[in-house]
Amino acid sequence: MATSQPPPRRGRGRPRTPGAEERILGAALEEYGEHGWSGFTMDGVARRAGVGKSTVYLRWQDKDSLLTDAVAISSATIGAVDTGSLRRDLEGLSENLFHYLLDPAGWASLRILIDGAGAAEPLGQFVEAVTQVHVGFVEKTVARAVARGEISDHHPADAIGELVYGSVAMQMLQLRLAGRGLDDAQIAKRVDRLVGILLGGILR
Amino acid sequence: MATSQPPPRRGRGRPRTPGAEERILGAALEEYGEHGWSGFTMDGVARRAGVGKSTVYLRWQDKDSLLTDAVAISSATIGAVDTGSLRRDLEGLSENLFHYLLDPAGWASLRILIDGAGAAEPLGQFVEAVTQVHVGFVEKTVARAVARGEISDHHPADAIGELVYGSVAMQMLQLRLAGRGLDDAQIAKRVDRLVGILLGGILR
Amino acid sequence: MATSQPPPRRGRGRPRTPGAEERILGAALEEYGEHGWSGFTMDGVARRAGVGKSTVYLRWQDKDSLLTDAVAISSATIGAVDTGSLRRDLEGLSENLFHYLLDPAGWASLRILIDGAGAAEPLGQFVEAVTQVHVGFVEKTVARAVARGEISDHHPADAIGELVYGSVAMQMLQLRLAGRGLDDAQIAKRVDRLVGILLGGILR
Amino acid sequence: MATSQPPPRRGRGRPRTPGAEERILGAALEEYGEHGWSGFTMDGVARRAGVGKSTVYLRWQDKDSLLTDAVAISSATIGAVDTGSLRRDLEGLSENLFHYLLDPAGWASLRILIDGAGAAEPLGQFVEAVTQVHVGFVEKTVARAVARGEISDHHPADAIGELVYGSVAMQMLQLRLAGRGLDDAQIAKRVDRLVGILLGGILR
DNA sequence: AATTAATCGAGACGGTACGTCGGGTCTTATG
DNA sequence: CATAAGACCCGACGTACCGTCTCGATTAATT
Repeated sequence: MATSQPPPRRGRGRPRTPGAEERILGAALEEYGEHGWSGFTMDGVARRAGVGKSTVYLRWQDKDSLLTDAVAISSATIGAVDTGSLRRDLEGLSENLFHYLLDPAGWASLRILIDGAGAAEPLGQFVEAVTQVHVGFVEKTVARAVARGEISDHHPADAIGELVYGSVAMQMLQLRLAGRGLDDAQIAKRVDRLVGILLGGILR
Repeated sequence: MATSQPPPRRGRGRPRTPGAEERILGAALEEYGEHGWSGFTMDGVARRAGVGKSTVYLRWQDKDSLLTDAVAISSATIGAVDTGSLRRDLEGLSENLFHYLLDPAGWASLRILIDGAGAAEPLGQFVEAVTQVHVGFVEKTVARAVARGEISDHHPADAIGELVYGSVAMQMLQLRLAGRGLDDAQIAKRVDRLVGILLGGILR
Repeated sequence: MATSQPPPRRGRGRPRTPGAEERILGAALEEYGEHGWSGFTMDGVARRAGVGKSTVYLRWQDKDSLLTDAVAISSATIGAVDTGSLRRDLEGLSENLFHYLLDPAGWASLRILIDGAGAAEPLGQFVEAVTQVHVGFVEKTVARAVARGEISDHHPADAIGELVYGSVAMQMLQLRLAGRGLDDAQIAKRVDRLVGILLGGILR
Repeated sequence: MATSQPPPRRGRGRPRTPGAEERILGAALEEYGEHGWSGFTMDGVARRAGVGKSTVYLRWQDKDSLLTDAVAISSATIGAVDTGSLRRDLEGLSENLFHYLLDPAGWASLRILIDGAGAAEPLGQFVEAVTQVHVGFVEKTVARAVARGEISDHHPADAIGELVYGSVAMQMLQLRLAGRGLDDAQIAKRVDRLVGILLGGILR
């Protein structure tokens, strides 16, 4: 999960300050939230965390790693859903996803993925961290639906996941560009519409 | 379309060099393609375009605006599709989209949108430039399908567009993260699968 | 006197706007007076003179030439003195010199000379213009004194001129650095002191 | 003496690299000597000193301050003279002054003073640094001569200093404008002439 | 009257340097 | 050892000016 350096612990010398890691990650998320990507500064993070730059660079090798890590931590909030019904599972998943992407940290996570996907060398661990977690959720959900006989196994879980995630992401993209948010009722409506179309096609 | 400064034209003074705009935009795309975001330099662009930095800054207020514009222009390559059949229209659109996002410039376009959507103040015109162009394509496609009686008007064009774009984008995200590309046959297969699911739900 | 380009006049075409030369030189002096050397801009001069930059560059080949010329013109104000007495001649000369260097343009003239004397290649004409004019004054003054038998011809005019000009310049340098000026009474006192030493020496 | 920023020293953090100041000042003088005022570049100085630009700007607020300081330091080379005789003291001082102004750095010092004296706000500390040092030399010299009874105290040290410095500076100005130098014999001759007039006056 | 040719104001152009800022490294004194 | 502070080298940023250039619009003298 963490890009953070595994500390070469040997018990000698001054131990790492306990709270530092968390304070830095927190500061990173706040700085990112307030100033966006440009305007997200290592000096700024260090200052806000009340920490020297070397302390930051001792734990993360560079700026990307830090933001990546900060963001990966908040990814855990999506959570799995298991209601016994494909429709309600997908609705739950979509709703969680909306909330996730409404949060600056969640959105940052997407930004980092996109950014990393354009770079020369792949990010490696972060894919494991974020992508596979989400993919896993959908696969389990679909597998249960197949087992219950709700759908045939014609339609691969991949495709369904891509449609759900992609649609929600696109909606959030448009909303954020327009500077708008969403309340719970609006989310419910969009979730309904999305799952409706999706199921109409994949039910046997 | 353009974030580029509307020149305070009054016919006085030396007119702006005709080819410059294009040369600069071209250079910007090439530089971005070769060096990625970090490594994308205004000096580099100017040098490659055979132009002074002031000439660049006379037309674009900063680095972001330039890249934004460069990328917006390459969006036009998606193009509208009108085959007389909803299925084939959506297939054509998806295929174009795959090709678009396989290209570095196309992918950059997505990256910039995501990035801009996280910033404090919205990008404004760029939304018009890129998003609405694409939205327009889908809306027209769906409208024609409704007119032909292929589908009811229950399903808003928005939702369909979000599913198509989102799904293709997500697939490309995964592929790029894995460091893989796509040949035409693979694209055709993915297009089929996507449109298959989609139509299964929206045909009357 | 003028570094200004000799216009290749042939009577055809639009003649140069009559007042332009003066307006530009005036603007140059004002700009220099207000903003000093750094802050003295060709664009600024052109704007203040209500003139296009090309009009300026049509007459002067570069920034130095312009300022040089602007300043050379105001040099004529020193003027020769011939009172029939060496003491009174030198007093008159010194007094004129004080007034000249109190004026921003006069001071600028000195600055330009000093500046040019540090450069790789000499300024050429400007030396003729400014230096020799002044040297000439002193030479004539001394020659008359020798003719009248006031002094022997042991002491070359050069040496006397250097002492007068140098002393006045040094006094002005100190005053300007201290941000102070001089009224007529103070000038008279300094002139007295200077000429007194010069004529009589300092040994008791 | 120094325009250089007084560092907010508190013993914390990495101390400023010891040799840097000197290396930078040296590089500044060399660059100035080679390329003159135009052609004197902060980047050039930093590169020659093997130092980052920020290291330079951490110590001097701008280009002027740097050159000013570089030059102030080389002023110390004039040195006081005390031979027990007014004539020989003045000769020694004049000779030193000739050598000083023959050197590019020394001449630059004069140029900077003249330049600074034309600016809107005074240079402040630099006056102390350069002017007062020199003034001090002359005052002490004259005071000793008065004590020895060589001269009366009618003639203020100021006036004598202005004559010596001014005369030497004017001679150097003419020589530099003519592109000529001076060997030791020529200097001796000029020194003799100058001090002769000063001590004895020019009246027959 | 039509043509020719120089000048004019305006302002874009290719450069170069400015002074600032941030990334990532390094060096101290203090835990 | 780790830490907080902060100086270090590097290199890009966006701005300002230089001196050149290209326009359309004057303005005479020449046809």
